[in-house]
Parts: sequence; C-alpha cells; structure tokens
Amino acid sequence: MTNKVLNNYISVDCVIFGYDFDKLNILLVDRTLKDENTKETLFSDQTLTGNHIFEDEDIDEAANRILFDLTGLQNIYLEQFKTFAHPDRLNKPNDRKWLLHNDRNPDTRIASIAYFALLATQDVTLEWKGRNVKWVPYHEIGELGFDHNQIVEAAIIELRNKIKHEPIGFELLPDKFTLSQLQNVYEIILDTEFDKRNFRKKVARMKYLIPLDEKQKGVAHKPARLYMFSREVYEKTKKELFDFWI
Amino acid sequence: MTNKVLNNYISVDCVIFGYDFDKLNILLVDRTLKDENTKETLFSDQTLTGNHIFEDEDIDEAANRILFDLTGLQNIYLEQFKTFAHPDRLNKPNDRKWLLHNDRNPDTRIASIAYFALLATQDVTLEWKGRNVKWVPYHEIGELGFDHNQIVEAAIIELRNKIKHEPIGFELLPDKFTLSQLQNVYEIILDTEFDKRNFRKKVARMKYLIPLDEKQKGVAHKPARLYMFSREVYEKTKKELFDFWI
DNA sequence: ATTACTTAGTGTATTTTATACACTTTTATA
DNA sequence: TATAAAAGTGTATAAAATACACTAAGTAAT
Repeated sequence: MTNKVLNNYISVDCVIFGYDFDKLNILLVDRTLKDENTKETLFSDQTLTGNHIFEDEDIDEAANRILFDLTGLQNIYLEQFKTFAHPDRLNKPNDRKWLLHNDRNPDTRIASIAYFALLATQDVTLEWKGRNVKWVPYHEIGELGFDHNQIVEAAIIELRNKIKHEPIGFELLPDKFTLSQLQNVYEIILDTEFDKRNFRKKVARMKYLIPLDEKQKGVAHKPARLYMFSREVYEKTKKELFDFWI
Repeated sequence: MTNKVLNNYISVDCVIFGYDFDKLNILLVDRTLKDENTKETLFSDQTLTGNHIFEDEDIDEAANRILFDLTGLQNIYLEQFKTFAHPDRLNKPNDRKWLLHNDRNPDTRIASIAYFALLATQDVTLEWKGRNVKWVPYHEIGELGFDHNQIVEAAIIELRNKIKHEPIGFELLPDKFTLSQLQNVYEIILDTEFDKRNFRKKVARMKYLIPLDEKQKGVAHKPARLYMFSREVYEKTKKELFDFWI
C-alpha cells in the first residue's frame, strides 16, 4: 500500500452518527483560520471528517480507513450514500480562504463521495492527530464548512429511510442492549413515539433479536433484560416485503 | 454554458431501464474495436451509456443531458445511486485496448457516478450520434465493458428496494396505464406474482392512483380502464411507514 | 349472427397485524 | 422500610393480508 494520493479531484467525506442512549450525534472536526500576522481568528467553524483516496485504494477502503483513524474501530456499519460535486460546493468566502491558506486551489472542483457510519458513542475513544474532533448533537449543529450541511441532511434522510426497512438500528447500540434502548433509537431517529407494549409485540416476532440470560447492571430501577442482534439469523430468515404505498 | 470537460477523473454512467409491457430492458451502446490495418474485429461488446461532466455542470445536470441526448426526453425519473471507483475498474484487457485506441490513458482511474433512469420504451425514439444504442432485455445482457455488469447489478438492487417502498413503478409506464400493466411491472421487477384481486384491493386504497373515464383501445378482449398517477396527491397524502423488519 | 378466445373485473371468509390503553414488578437509594 | 424509576405484561377492536373462482366485455374467425 503506497500512501500516494490518487488525485486532487475526488475525496471521501464521512457522516459519522453516534448514539449515546439519549440523542443522535455527529462527529465533526474543528476548523479555525487565524491571520498569519495578527494571529487574530478570522473564523472558526466545523466540518465533517473527510480525506483523500490513496492510489491503490478503493473508495470503501478509504472510508473505512478514515473511520479507523478516528475511532480505532473496524467493521463499523458504513454505507456510501451520495456523491456531491456541485460547481459551487467549495465556493463560500470562508472556504476559499481556508483552501488558499492550505495551499489548495479553491477553483478546483472536488467531487466528494459521502458515506455514513453508525456506532454507539460509548464504543469509541476519539483521536485524530492534531485536529480537534468531537461529537455534536444533531440538533445543535451550526453552519458547517463547504456543503457539509447539505451532506448531513442527505445522510439523515438516507438513515431515516433505511432504518424503516432494514435492521440497522442495532448498529447504533452496543452489542448488548435493552428493548427500551432499541425503542429509543427508533424514536430519536424517526422523531416519533411508539407504544411500549406494541413495540415489544412487534419486536417479539423478529427471530434475529436474541434475548440473553443477562440483565442490566448498576441502574437504580428494575434492571432490563439484554438482547443482541444476530445478523446470521437475519440473513437466513429475511423475507421480502412489498409496501409500495406510503 | 461552456462545453469544456471538467476533468478526466470523473464521469457519469446511466443505467436506463425501459419497460415494454413485457420485460425490463436496459439501454446499451455497441462497442467494436477493429484492427487499424487488417480491419479485423478485435472484439465487439456493449457498455452502458455514459459521458463526462462539463465544467459548469452539476452531476445531475450531466446525467439529464446524457438522457436527453439519447432519448430527446426531459423530466425523466433519474436517480444517482452509487459511485464506482475501484482501482481495477478499467483494467480488463479489452478495456485497456479500447481506451488506448481512443487516446486515453488506461491507467488513469476514473470515478463513475452512476444514475438509473426509468421510462416506458414506447415513449422513446432512440438516437445517439454515430454510435449504435439499443434496448437489451435485462435477462439477455452479456458481458459488458469495464465494470458495467457490476453497475447494472447495483442498479437493479436499488430499483428493487426502492420500488417496494416508493411509488416509482408508474415511471416505467406511459402516463395512462391499466392495473394489469401496473401489476406486471411489479411482478417483472420483483420476480414474483401477485393475486389479481388482492393487488387491486391494495391499489384501491392509494388516493394518488387516479381512475380515468377512459378505456384501452384496439385490444382483442375486454378493454381495461386506464389510470394515472398523481404525484401531487401522493406528496399531499403520504404517511411514514415503519417496517424495520423484513 | 354465432361462437370462440382473451383479458377485465369483482366478493367473502379467515388469519394476521396494528392499535389503544393501565397496572404490577423489581431494583437501588434515601 | 418507604420511595423513586423504569421494566414488563394482556385484551379487545379495527385494519390489512391472504386464499380462492366465476362473470363481463370486447375482438376475431367462421
């Protein structure tokens, strides 16, 4: 594996979703530009995590590498969802300044292949050499650099669509989780509420949701039973659904 | 609008699906390479329709332009579904020969942003200056150039997923269609069969499927009532579904 | 004009799933 | 030992899914 960058026209951006049993967060990188002489802050905002692709790397590999560099984790749920290449996507004044400061030509159009990842924040210890990365609650995200607000919005739409039809809610939880936690994942992402008894009735029909002989510990109330998701059982038992009416 | 090509690292490929009341077809371009001296055919196969992006064009615009050039149609259902950029995607022997013959460097990695389009073949008169384009039944597609078989497979998977949850089957039919035709679209794409009465019962609940006071003409049997799809009614009445179990 | 052919169009009974709704149990902590 | 907090559970009703077979309306051939 050489570390030579493929070219300056394609990059990968990742929308990394992290759930913390309470809300949905996105991993963002601080971006601060200071005046070279006065050291005055010209602007300070945030962007998604992204990077180039190396010469002998497929784009999925590049996305996984970025994720690994940030979290130390592998085998995380990761999905390519859209490519962004609008002529003006790097063209806001602050973005131009930032690119120039980093010796990059703001007039070069870069296509960004966007991925989203799902994980439980508690599984992660953040690290990214030199730059400040942090979890920001989805509802508190401000104006991001480049077209990254658009990318985040597209990712959320994709996530909402996908979670309604495929069992990916589990990816936002640790390996063992309670049914209330699972219900909360769906409620937070779909911005709705479910009836507890009906939710459990539905869940009870899914063979791939395995009840464990194990209970929550250290909670100041009746401890809940833990469950795990079995992708193996899922793949074996999944049937095709036919909605087509919404 | 200049016609200057953006760069040589990004292109758009279109998987154009056409339904002919009987089967699903894909629009392919013939590609034949002859030896310059002997005029002997070195190989002859097919590829998807694709093209570069112009300098001031967004990628959606580029895909629409390609579609328009081929079919003369605008406002066709078109969706970006995946970007392909594997290091070896242009690396098969025939592909290398073809690229060299066309004065292109086979070692330049090109990312292809893939779109799929849906239309009724009867709405189209094909034309593409100079090269031979034709409808090929999905089940009769042979080995295509580059990684285009992979792209077609990804498109079919995407189409199957999407048609189960969103009303896009209509896009493969002319504006006015019968319920049997609609049923056939779903049967062909999902490779399954539906009970006629149950299908109609389900369909009857969709407010956005508008029955017309008009019947099929020129058929040697009882003519069926025609229907149309109203996107307006759909947008107004759509509710969110919650499956998450397949 | 009659007949044959072809697809359109329709109803009912049964099973499964969705929905609405409130109280008891189990644990940690004060 | 009382309190706080979330876990866990059942029933009745409505809606949707499924399985299944005959009649109606047109064209084409004789």
